[in-house]
Amino acid sequence: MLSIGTLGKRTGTKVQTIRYYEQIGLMPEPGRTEGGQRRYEDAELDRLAFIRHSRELGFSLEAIRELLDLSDNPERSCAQIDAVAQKQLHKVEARIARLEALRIELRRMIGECHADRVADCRILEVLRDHEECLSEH
Amino acid sequence: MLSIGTLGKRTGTKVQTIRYYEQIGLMPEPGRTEGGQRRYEDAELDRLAFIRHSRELGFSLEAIRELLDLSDNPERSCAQIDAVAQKQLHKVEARIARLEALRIELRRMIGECHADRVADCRILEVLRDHEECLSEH
DNA sequence: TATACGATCTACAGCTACTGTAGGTTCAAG
DNA sequence: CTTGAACCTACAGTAGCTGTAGATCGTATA
Repeated sequence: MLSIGTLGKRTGTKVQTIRYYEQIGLMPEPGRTEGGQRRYEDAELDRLAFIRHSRELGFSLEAIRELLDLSDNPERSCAQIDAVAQKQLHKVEARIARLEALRIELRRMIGECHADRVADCRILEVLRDHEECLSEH
Repeated sequence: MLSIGTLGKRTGTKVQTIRYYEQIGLMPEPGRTEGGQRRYEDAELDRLAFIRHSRELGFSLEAIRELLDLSDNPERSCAQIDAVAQKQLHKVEARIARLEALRIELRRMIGECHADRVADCRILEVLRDHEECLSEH
């Protein structure tokens, strides 16, 4: 029987976050002591660990909900799980590509400025100037 | 004299977003027509373009506020602007590093699963298992 | 057994950076 | 003058938490 604080420490989750997961139905309503405090079983610890690990991998709460639903039906095909993971991988890769473009522009911007006064600052110029920017979309 | 819609189209910004920027003090309160509609000058167009371009580069609204303040004092040293840009570059690089670690784990996870049934799915196992994960922080 | 004090409780507000909606008004083209 | 797109305000909602206030609970120690 674990208190919410213990659960939090074991999984690196804030107490409020656990209550929030309960509120949105991602975590089940646990048993309570006579005084009304939450008490958890190991199964709930595992579930929370799953959620947190998935969050660390960047899965949205919606995706995690889907994964949890799927894992409740162990006889079904795991193609759907693969699809969720693939989608996440694509998202991560798209974000990397975007950030790498940003990095290049930021580096160029910073490298170009050797001014002293704000008035001559190339960084501001680049930010003001829309010619050579990323906004093709 | 530009309407808010025109401003939006020229900068790729939704009308509500412009009003939001005004509300939080990032854009000035523009003049109005007799009927109460906003009318902008070219200076405001430039300011909005600056904001949007900076947003595209991942700067937070707070950072942009700082950059705009600095650029209002063109005689000051541009070292502060450089610092803001450097900080942003570090943030971007940190995010890239993090996402690259995620990509590796996601790829490994997906590559390892050749199961049919959810019950045997390696992806879920990896997500459940905290042994080999990223959570050193 | 009494007490102290940290942990927990509920309920709600706040964060970032917008986006969407409802219900009404204004502008400009035809 | 009419029509319809664009505009107005005000407010709620999004994700994923985090923080606060004020009250109650649980347990280790005296």
